[in-house]
Amino acid sequence: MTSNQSFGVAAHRARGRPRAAQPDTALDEAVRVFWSQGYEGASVSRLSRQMRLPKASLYQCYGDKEGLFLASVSRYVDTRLANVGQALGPSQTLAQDLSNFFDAAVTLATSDPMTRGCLISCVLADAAGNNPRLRKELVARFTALETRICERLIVGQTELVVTVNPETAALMIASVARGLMLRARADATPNSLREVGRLTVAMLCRA
Amino acid sequence: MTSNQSFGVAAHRARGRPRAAQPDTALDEAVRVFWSQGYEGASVSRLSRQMRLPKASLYQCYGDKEGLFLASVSRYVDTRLANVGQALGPSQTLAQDLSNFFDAAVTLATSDPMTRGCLISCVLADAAGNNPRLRKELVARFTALETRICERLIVGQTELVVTVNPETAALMIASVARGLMLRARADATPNSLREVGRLTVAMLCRA
DNA sequence: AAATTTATAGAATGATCATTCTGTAAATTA
DNA sequence: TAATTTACAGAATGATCATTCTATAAATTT
Repeated sequence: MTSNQSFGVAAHRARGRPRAAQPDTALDEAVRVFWSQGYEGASVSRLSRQMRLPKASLYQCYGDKEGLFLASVSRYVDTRLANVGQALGPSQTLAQDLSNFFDAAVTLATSDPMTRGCLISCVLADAAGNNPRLRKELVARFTALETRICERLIVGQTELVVTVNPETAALMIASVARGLMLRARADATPNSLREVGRLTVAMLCRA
Repeated sequence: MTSNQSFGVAAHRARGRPRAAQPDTALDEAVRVFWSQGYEGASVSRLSRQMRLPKASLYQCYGDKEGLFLASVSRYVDTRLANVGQALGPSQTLAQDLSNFFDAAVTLATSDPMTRGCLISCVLADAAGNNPRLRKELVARFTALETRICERLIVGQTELVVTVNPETAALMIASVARGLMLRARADATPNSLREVGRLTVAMLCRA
């Protein structure tokens, strides 16, 4: 029961003492803690403190640490990864949309030194090693991105060089993006990563 | 003092009671534990048990958990990643060497369901988030691979399409490889990953 | 105002964590 | 054989872990 109904959008005041913490702000803080400390490395005490949400309320809202982590991943996808996916359009040429996609990914992974890389590619991927539920989540998040890219490629298929299988190309584009996120965790400069994005686009799209 | 002198290659018998554990076997087991459980997720008790090396001896040999992890990363690089790098040659055409490189990476990341992905890209990358020493190690390992690829590209520069910057291409190739390792952690089929390697090679090398 | 509901702060719990200590066993050296 | 050196098995340590409990505070409902 990971219900957080008292964290939902209440039309009118809920019964009982209202929670002091702001639900969105609290989850954003949880995202930051997991992102920098890792899943196992983030303690519930620290999460509770940084979210300004008492432990009892935290367990009331999210069930357990794993539930809070999954909620954080969702929040991360909605708030941080959303515009990366949106960059794919289709809004301009395929080459321009793909360039914007890589640039958005690099910006996300390098803009804050406390949260380098990607919560999914760097943190969830590690935790997925021995936890079936988290592995299932990782598979779903990875697959969703690949599907999204594949659809964009099919729309702009005439702009692709020769005959490339859209599914393979989508997995390749996603792999580059994830490799860049990983590299960002190891202090790569944004510019060096952006150049990789440009090269990838140049090779995939007709001149 | 992370000295493991009594684990070194002793010309003749060392003084004192000999260690029961086989040093190489023991480290290989540590690699497996970290690979599947993650750095924070792997407990010293479990490591000690699976390595068949008593805790006291473990601390005598490696100093602390972090020292054991760094030794495991070195062992992993020497025994598992070595042939991935060696596949780069130069031994055949650039296209063939790069294909072999990607195939070796995919095989490494998918051959054992208990140790999917890559110890460096999936585990060290997570732990590098808040640990300066581990981040420094990650930077060094990442840079080493990129340098290795770059050198191979310069040797075979005439086989590359048009004029691509070798450093950027090397970072791109490394990013694809890491992205494939990541994807392997999420149950991707070896074949789908191998196709991405082939596509990448096809785009980078003249036909 | 009284009853009800929910959140709060923070102590308590029991498990597990990384690390160290203790006493004994097995080897070499003299 | 006696002394020395190192490893062993496993208990002990103190910290921290995720989780739950207790008592109180703050809100709504009747």
